[in-house]
Amino acid sequence: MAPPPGMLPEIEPVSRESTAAVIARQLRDAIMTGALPPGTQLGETELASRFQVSRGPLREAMQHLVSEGLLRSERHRGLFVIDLEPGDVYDIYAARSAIERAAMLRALRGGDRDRIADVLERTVAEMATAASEDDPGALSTADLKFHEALINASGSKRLVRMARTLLIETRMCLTALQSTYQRVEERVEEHTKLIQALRDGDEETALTLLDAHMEDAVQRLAPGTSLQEGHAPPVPGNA
Amino acid sequence: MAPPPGMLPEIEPVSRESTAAVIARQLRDAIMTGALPPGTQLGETELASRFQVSRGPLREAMQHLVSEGLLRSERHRGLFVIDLEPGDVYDIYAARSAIERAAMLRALRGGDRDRIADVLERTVAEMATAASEDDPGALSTADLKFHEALINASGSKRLVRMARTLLIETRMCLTALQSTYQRVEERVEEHTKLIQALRDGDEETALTLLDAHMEDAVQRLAPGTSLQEGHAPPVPGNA
DNA sequence: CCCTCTAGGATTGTCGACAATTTGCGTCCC
DNA sequence: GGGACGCAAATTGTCGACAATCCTAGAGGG
Repeated sequence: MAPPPGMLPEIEPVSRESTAAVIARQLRDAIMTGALPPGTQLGETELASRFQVSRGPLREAMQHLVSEGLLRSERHRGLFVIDLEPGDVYDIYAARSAIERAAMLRALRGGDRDRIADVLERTVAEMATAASEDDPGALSTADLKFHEALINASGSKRLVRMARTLLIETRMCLTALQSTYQRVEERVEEHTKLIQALRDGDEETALTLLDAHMEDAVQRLAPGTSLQEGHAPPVPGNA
Repeated sequence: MAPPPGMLPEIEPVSRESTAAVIARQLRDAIMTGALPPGTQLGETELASRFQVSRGPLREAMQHLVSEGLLRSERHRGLFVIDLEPGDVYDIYAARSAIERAAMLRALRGGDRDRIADVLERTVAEMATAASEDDPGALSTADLKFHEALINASGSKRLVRMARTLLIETRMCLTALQSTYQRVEERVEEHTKLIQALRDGDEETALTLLDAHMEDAVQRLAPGTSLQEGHAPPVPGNA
């Protein structure tokens, strides 16, 4: 798999990715980090000139983001960055809880637990580094990378696909409510305990910890709601 | 919500849906029912003339289906209907299990259980009708409608969104492997028991039945694999 | 007989322009 | 002065054509 020593590694075709994908990724990052705040209107013409491409590929990128749920499209009106309401925070974490529980189960039962635990520990190390440098953004990024790695470890294409949008939305929550952070040691500790349970193959502890992790986040980001009790606040667009 | 008596109901704008959405839905149905068998190449030019639209909107529809995972795109090669391998069957049901478990939990804890149970019972009635008419296609459709209704009942935008593709893929599985059906009475019975547990608010029974339901399906569609034991067959594209 | 290189066809990727629709503002009438 | 109508600007939706890229078939050489 790895190239022989002395050869140039990674000399993939000049443009391996479609331009629409590149644009989509850039916009995704911008939305994720808060550079494009929720509610912002995105004009096709303006963005097209900013990216130096025609409206065709740009439109495809937008459509992609709309189907991912990051943008909402109003016909003949324009495209807007979604804004997350309290109900959405609950919804995001409920969905994440479902996905990550399944991923954890598959990691516990099917995969190489020690190898997975090692990968996860590397992301926790990143968290610790970011914490020591007092960089909240990097801390959140590392946090998300932990969960992304966990889901990747499940080996499920579909869990990975479904989680992508959820993690971006999670990042939006964290960006929007940066003030509600818990103590960093606690934050790192929670992940460490999760890894230990995974390494031990202790299903019950791992799942319990994961639930608690999500529950904590929800109560911090959307006080008054609870995943455990199924008490969802009203979400206007939910029918 | 409902229009006052005497007024014309549902006089929505002449074309509320975008053309790309219409095309996407049509192709989705065609893929779901097997009219477009897995592996089929879809030429943009040909489809554009068939739908009587330009390649622009059609391209957007395709891109949408690609991001949903129903089509796979090979750059400068073409678009193909995905073909499901045994590993995908496992993956689909593992993901469905995660989603529907979460939906069931929210229905159990948060919603109006009796109302939800009534809705679900209507879909089971459809299943019974289809069974009595010996219509396997309608039976599968009603089966899927049950699960779709369950997920809708959760009230979670994100669970609904994530489940859409999974249910279509499930339909593809059922279409491709029509021979492996279980007894229809058994199939209806499983759903009925599920509804009863929901109505009673019996969480443990409901979740156990749901797991068993998925496990049954997997063992019927992909013999030799098991959701419970986390024994996933190798899926080439999973890395 | 097999391998390589080349030319052809076909398909996707990209672009610029035109058409349809909505929104906001100005004007006119009451 | 208030309300309704109509116009105009801006934005999205759609289209047809051109350019870039890739697969395939065939000829030529070893």
